[in-house]
Amino acid sequence: MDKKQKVMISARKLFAENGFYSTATAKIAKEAGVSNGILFHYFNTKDILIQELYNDLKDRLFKYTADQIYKGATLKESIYTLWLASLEWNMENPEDFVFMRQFENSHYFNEQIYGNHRFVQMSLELAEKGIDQGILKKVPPMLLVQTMSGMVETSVTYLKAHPENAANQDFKDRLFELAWDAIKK
Amino acid sequence: MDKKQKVMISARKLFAENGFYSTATAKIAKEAGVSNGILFHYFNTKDILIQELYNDLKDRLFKYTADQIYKGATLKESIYTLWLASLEWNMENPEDFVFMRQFENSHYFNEQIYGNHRFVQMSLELAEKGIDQGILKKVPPMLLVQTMSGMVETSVTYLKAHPENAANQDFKDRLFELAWDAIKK
DNA sequence: AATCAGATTGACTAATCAGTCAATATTCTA
DNA sequence: TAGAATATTGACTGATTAGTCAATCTGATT
Repeated sequence: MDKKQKVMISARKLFAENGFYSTATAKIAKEAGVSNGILFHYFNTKDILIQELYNDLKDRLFKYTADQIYKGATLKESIYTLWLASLEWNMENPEDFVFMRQFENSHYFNEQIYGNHRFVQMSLELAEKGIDQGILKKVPPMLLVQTMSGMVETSVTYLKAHPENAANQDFKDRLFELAWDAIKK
Repeated sequence: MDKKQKVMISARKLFAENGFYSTATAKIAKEAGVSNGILFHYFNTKDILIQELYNDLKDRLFKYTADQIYKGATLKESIYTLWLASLEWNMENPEDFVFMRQFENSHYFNEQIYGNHRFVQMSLELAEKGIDQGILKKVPPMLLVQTMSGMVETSVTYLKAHPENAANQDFKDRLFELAWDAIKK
């Protein structure tokens, strides 16, 4: 594995464990088993490393979720699949979840960056389609997207605090009901 | 105003602007117009300052919202009042909103701390009452509470990015509809 | 007036950290 | 194979930071 990859993996882990600022670049390099200098060879600044990490995560989330939506699905099925895949991705990658929460609530984040990601674009298309079909509430599509993201976040947070429900498919479906009822007409 | 208060006000402002770690204690003291030493006289460590700030904010949110719920209100009215008051409090105190988002997504935060606040206790009581009355979905009350909080957060984030709607009461009512539909039976 | 506890100061320190750089190693290309 | 380009090292630095401390001030109590 190349050293850029190694740095990104270690960075994700340490950032999630200790936050952006409590994690020294030197520690990241050490954990990755590479020299201090090579980190700055690939990432000019610590901020750039953090930004790239975020973009990479969003890309991975996109690929993971988009793959699971099949062509002939109804709109509700597609949204359900997207919701469940997001939930499971976040449950399976707890470090990435923490990292993303931190990033999206930091000064690094803005709506511009957010709106341009393929994951958000895909979600927006679904929202618009649903509004056109009269299935979803007639509100700005971006609001529906953010509502769904927020509900995924709430669900993940709840399941982490109450892991006894994490494997219960019925309970997950119940969680989806809350999200769906929020956006459906 | 006593110097402890001055420190807390400056800290809230600077933390929200630059995050916990980019804000030096010395800068907080300077902004507050007090000496470096007095900050550590009142708050043994920077972490304690951050924790106290959070508790203080939650208390203030509780007072602000609880005051507006009147005795004879129906459950839906009470929840609406709570929701709207929370929304407005967050809109009117943008620094506090940012601070709270950062705190609740940092390692400082855990469910224990969260669940013990009066604000959450009050929300929990409403949720339980609603379930008993058959008005709200029969899911764990804490899930309903977190869902409502999440929806407030989503609404605030959306309104900040689209300020043209911020003064529109109809739009706010529309936002409440999404939240209400999520939790109602 | 004498005493005392708490408030307040700001210079100081030891540690930490992001980023640099000159040197060396490795890989690629012609 | 020569030479260019890129990868890699790790010691180093200048800046910043949380927290300390000895000294002074203030106001209340006896």
